[in-house]
Parts: sequence; C-alpha cells; structure tokens
Amino acid sequence: MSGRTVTIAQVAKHAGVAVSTVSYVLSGKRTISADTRRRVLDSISALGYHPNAGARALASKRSNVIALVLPLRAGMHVPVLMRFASAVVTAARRFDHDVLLLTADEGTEGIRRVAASALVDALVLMDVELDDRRVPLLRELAEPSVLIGFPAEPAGLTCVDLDFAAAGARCVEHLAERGHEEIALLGAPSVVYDRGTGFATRTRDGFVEAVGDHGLKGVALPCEETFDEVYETVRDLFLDHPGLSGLVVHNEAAVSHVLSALRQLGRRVPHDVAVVAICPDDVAERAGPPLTSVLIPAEEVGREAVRLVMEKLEGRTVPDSTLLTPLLAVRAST
Amino acid sequence: MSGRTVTIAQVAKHAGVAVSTVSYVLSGKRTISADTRRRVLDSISALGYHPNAGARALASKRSNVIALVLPLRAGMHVPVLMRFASAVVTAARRFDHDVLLLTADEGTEGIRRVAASALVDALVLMDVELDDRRVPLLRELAEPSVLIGFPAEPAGLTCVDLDFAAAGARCVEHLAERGHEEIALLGAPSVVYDRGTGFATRTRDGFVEAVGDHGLKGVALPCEETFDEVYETVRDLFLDHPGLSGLVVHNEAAVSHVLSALRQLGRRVPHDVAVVAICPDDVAERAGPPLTSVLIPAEEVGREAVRLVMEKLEGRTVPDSTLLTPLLAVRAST
DNA sequence: GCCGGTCGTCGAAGCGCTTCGACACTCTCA
DNA sequence: TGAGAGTGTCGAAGCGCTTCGACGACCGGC
Repeated sequence: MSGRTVTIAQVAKHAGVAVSTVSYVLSGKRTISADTRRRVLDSISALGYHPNAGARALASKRSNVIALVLPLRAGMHVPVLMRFASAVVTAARRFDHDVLLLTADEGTEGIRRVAASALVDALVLMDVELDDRRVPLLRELAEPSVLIGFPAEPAGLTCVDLDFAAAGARCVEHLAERGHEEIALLGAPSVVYDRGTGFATRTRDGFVEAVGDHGLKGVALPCEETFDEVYETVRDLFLDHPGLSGLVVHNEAAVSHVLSALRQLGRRVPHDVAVVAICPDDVAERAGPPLTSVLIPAEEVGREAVRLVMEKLEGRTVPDSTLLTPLLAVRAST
Repeated sequence: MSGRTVTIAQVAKHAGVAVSTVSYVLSGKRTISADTRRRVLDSISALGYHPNAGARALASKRSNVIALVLPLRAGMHVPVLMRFASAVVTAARRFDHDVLLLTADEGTEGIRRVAASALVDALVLMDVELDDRRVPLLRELAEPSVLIGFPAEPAGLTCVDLDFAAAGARCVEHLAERGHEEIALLGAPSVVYDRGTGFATRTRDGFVEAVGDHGLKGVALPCEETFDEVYETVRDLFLDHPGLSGLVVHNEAAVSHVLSALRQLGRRVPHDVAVVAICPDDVAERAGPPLTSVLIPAEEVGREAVRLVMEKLEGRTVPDSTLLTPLLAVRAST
C-alpha cells in the first residue's frame, strides 16, 4: 500500500489540497466542505496514512498518551490490578489516547521524566497509599492526574475508588439480614495495614461501624496468605468465638484457603458458617461453593479514572472524590 | 526549578555553547571535551532539562518506546502476565525505553496504528497462539518484534519462552526418581487447548513423551477452574486409576482447588499422592502444603524478550528461538 | 615552516505536523 | 448595491530536536 511512511504532504498532493486542509479534516478544527473532506479521506485510506505521533506531539503539545502508574509490588491483588490496567487502556482508546506503563519502582523520577519530556499528557496512578511519596509531586506537576485510591490528604487531587467502607458495611448488613449475630472480617495481610493502604483500613472501619449499627458482635483480623497461616487464623477464630456464624473475607489470595480451612475444620458453608467475600467476580464464582460477594468493579473504576483525567485535560473541573457504590451478588455461600 | 518547559536552546545558552553541542553531549555521537561536557551537564541539571520526547522522535526517527501487547483475555494466568509486564517495563528502562501498553482486543489494528504512527520503535507480544492473526502483520512490519510464546509457523520471527516441553518432562522425571509409576497431568482448561495455545500443548507433549521414556503409566487431562469441576476431575481420576500416586498440575487457578479436593478425598500430600505444579513460585509457596514446582520464570523471559528486541533495533541478528531451561524447586509436596 | 590529520564546536537544514493570519468567495440585509 | 459577515482554503511560521557539513585550532612529521 505504501512506499515506507506516508506523510501529510503526500496525502495533500494526492487529494489536490494544501497540507493544512488535510490537517483540518483530521482535527475538525475548521469547517471543510463535504466534497473536499471526502477527497481527503479517500486519499488517506488510499495511501494508508497514519499521522506521525512525534510530529503531532511536537506541533500540538499533546502526545495523546496517558501514563498508567502501577504498583507491581508484593502483597498486591495482582489480577485486580490487571483488570484496572485493561479497563484503563480500553477507556483511553475511546478518547483516542494510548497508555504508557510505568511501574512504581521507578519511583517519582519516572513520573517526573515522562511528564517533563511531554511523553504523556496526563497520569493515572493506582494503589495509592495513605502517605504516598508521589502525591506532592503530582501537586506541582502541570499535567493533570487522577488517583485510584485515596491518600491521607486528598485535597486538591482527584481520586476514584470503590467505596470500601460501604462495601464492608454492605457485607455486615447482608449477614445481619440473614440473622447472624456474631461475625468476623478477615482482611489483608498485616503488612498492608502497616503500610497504611487505604482500602484495607476503610473496609475494616466500615465493617466495625456497621457491626455497631446493627447491634452485632464482630471482630476484624488481618489475614496472611499461605494456607497454613490462614488455617491457624480460622481455627483460632472459632476457638475464641464459638458463636461465630458469619465471615467476611477481604483478601483475594486467601479466599480459597479460608474455604479449605473451613472444610477441614468440619464447618459447612453456608450451613454452619456464612461467607461473604470482597473480591473480583470470577474468584467468587470459581470458589467452592460459589461465594456471595461484593465485587471489585475494576472496569468501572478504570473507566471513571480515564473519564475524569480527560475532563481535566479539557480544562473542566471535576469532583475531588468519586466513590463507587458497592454491589453485592448473592451466591451459594450465605 | 523551571519556568515551564526547558528547551535545549536554553541549556545551550546557559552553558554558552551551541545547541548541537548539547545534543552531542547527550547522545555521545561526537567527541566533546571534558570541560564542555561538564558545563553542559551542569546547566542541564541546574535548569532541570528533560528533552522533549516528541521533538526527539521526530528528528531522530526513534521514539524510545516499545509496545507491549498483552492478551487480557479469559482463561489467562493473569498474575503471571503481570510479572511479564513488570519485567518488560523494568528491562526496557535499562535500555532507556518506555513501554506502551496495548491490549490484544484492539487487535491487529492497534499494532498497525502504533507502528505506522512511529509511536513505538518495536513490539513485544505476549501469549502468542499457534495460529495468531497478528503474526502475518508482524512479518510485513518494518519495526522489529519479539514474541513471548510460539506460533505454529515461527520461521522468520523471534520467539522466547520457557521450554514447556522440558518443564513437563522435568516433572515426570522428578516423580519417576521418587519411585512413582502411575502419574497424571492436570492441565489448562480445555478451551485453552482448543484455542491451540502453545504452552499448554507443549507441556502435555513433554509430559507424555517423558512418561514413555521412563516406562511409566501416565494420563494427561485438561482441567477446568471452578472448585466443583476440579473436584469431580480429581475424584474421577482416582476412580479410573486407583494406582495413581503422582500428579502434575499445570494450571495456576486450579492448584489450590486440586489440593482441597485431595484433602476432601482423604488423600494426603505427599504421603498418598505427590504433587508437582508448574506455576509461579509464590503460588507454590503459599499452597498447603507448599508445592514442589517448576517455576515460570516471568522476569527472565521478559528481560530476554527486551534484550532481543533491542538487539534487533540495533540491526543485529538474533536467534529465531530462545527456550529457557525449566528449574524445579523441591518443596513439601513430593 | 608547511601540510595533512584529528579534535571540538558551530550553524543551519530539516523531521512531519498544527495553527495563525490572509484571502477570495458567497451570502445577507440594509 | 455595497458593507459586513461568514465559509473554505491556502501558505508559512514554528514546535524542539538531531545530524550533516564546515571550519578553526592544534598536533606531529618532514
């Protein structure tokens, strides 16, 4: 089709118009007659023209690329991350943007680099910690950014996340409706709480508050991720709380271990103990038995983050904080 | 530090040299006196200069970005993917390149777009299928590419992967050494075999051949990923093969279900049945009991893919096929 | 003391695109 | 009928960088 890289000049020549006319056809920034437009578009597809990204970025000061900063760190819910990433890429494409992948271990320097070099127009950061080194940098950057998750001091930033407090509360509410009076939350590994990652803490707080509101007895524990540790945690839990009949699990890696442990301890789900998970749908569905769960709406969060960052790129103001309402899907475990 | 975007001209002025001199200091393509170099570098850091990526790409015809094409499709081993992605990003940075993330569901059009627009210099594709639509496109592209995985017809392409046939064989060998005479392979869900994904098939072939070589009895089955299906598969397996004492599991999502099923069937690991997994280390370590496993060397594969693609960018020729030797780590399950 | 050969630096010509101002038309309405 | 207001298109000026050819300055060898 092409003899190595077609330029806008060749398109213009082929269509018998000026270079600028082709550019305006593509951008729609000036009115072009229907006839001219058609000729130009025909030439574009006849020649197989694709605008050179570098030239476009240089002239327009827009690269049409956004950065996605992922944690890729121990203790993370990796499959969830992947879904976020996927959602962000898909959503970005709808706004005609591509996604540059940065790992957090490049640290703030990577962010500064891609921003200062105009490689990206905007940033989306995932797995933000309560006290995140990247946050001060974002404030001083000219490029708009959106965080997935909440730092301790979110003023002046744009943050999106599942409303984890509501998710914790929703699980409690569900168990209360089912008549359970003594329940427990098995959460993230303790290192995640120590690091001050928001979502774990917020789920716990929501859980604890809802337990009070419903007049239940409840306990919240961190939960490691090896089978043996999970087994011990679950065993001890029932030793300490013999009346326990409901369990909320907010730890994707531990979910199947918890179920195995219950089986081994001779506690049937849902007959002896009801289990609600906060995890991606596919994990809940694959479990035995399939789990009632609050799904983590990765796609929705990713899409929303991109929408917000695009709004900001357009210069519009957006809400500082967007919390997505948790949805509970009832399955065989409660 | 800066009053909005520093250009090379400002650096040149600050250092009292020509623009081209600054460029040569940065690229090292011409000799520069130590003294001049120092002054230029000082000015660069004093002004906080970062070269504009678009301008650089336009002038040099190199964007210093490589595309990473991920599957993000049902039935994939997502955490493994993430490690590949992470490894690719880290390795690319060492070559001073960034990584643009493409999802396979954009299809060939996305690949064509980023290549034709010179957004990327090269491509790394993951999870290549035996009959992959993207492969013909890669052959006609001017940009170099490397595949992680093997298509049916790899001639003229550069492919990297774990040697899954050897991995399957290695597991058999290990079980044979331990004195097991009748063993089974639980593999990927049948949809993965149907799709013709190479790694599943190659593991199975390696397994089957090694079973013959060692004079064992062996059977290879696909394995779905819900607990109930896994349970049935495992139960029926032992009904059909009462003498079975060794199991190879090549399905990350099913690993913990298999162990639960064995527990429920009253078969102790490793006493009654030995289990070897082909999966990432952390999954094997977290299982109960920790599993002897052939690890999937995601980091190494990713690093190697990047190294190869950089070699090709430099115009050097590289081997068509790179197979990484599997390593078996013995843990408590055999 | 002159010639050829580095060495270190400079100026200028692009790279392919967007965008601004200009200009030739065609309408509209006083 | 002519001023004013659009329309549709063009040419040219950059955007910030790399790279090519040129050119002094300095070197050693004869």
